[in-house]
Amino acid sequence: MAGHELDRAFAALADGTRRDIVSRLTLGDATVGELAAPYDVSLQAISKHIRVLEVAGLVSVTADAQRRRVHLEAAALAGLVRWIERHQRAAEARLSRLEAVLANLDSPTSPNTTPTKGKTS
Amino acid sequence: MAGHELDRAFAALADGTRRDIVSRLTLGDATVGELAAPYDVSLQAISKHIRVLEVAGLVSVTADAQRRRVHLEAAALAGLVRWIERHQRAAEARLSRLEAVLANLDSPTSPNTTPTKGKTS
DNA sequence: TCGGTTTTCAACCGATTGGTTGACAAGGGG
DNA sequence: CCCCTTGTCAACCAATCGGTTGAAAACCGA
Repeated sequence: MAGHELDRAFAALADGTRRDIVSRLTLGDATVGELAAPYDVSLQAISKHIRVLEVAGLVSVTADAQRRRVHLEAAALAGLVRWIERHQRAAEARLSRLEAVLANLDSPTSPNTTPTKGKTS
Repeated sequence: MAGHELDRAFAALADGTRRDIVSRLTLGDATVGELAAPYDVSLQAISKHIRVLEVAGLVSVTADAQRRRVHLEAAALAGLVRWIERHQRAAEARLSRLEAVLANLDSPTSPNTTPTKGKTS
């Protein structure tokens, strides 16, 4: 997933109404009017939200007569999870390595565990 | 994770520079100056980015003399993953149920699989 | 064909965002 | 003790965002 795609996807989910719409779509496809019904904002506002989700690749919209059916693209959500989990795991892995080093400091059976370029502080 | 927290966290990651900073922090804590070094924008701009990440709960900042050490909060990333995965799985589960129904239509051993409120179209 | 339904397009508005520059606060090293 | 490094605060700017209203497009049904 390229940079500007991540930009759009994260930005799309940085709004409660749009996250609500995503939640609703996990129950099944819906038209713009159906998605707009629960909210007291104008239909045009919801239409704009759906466009944002579509440009972000999180939903797809297919024409069905004068209606538009909105469909959640679960694969795009998977892409976001991949990005986040990669960094989360990297951070946690580094933390556990640090804990291992600290444990070694208590009982240093072989003190030169980090032999090269060890910044002591 | 509450709504406005998700707002801030997703919005924080909707920017390539801030995602870069998160990537850098998976390698270990860093000062504001160290984080700013790779970019040709002003130090103030990076300082603002870090503040955004901090308000979103994605990093923590501790004072170390006149320097500030920035630390990645992996647990907050986990919170985002939880939200996304919940919806992704819901969508995929619904899809597999739909596929099961369609498979039943091919070989209808018991045709009344969806007995009540069956909208035929 | 005419009317009604559904949805988008266009223009506008106030608030927020990411960036800048200039000033200044906070501390450590010579 | 002075100054130099580190970083934030404040004000400003252009662009984007979420919302509005008004108009128009697309299409089905009677």
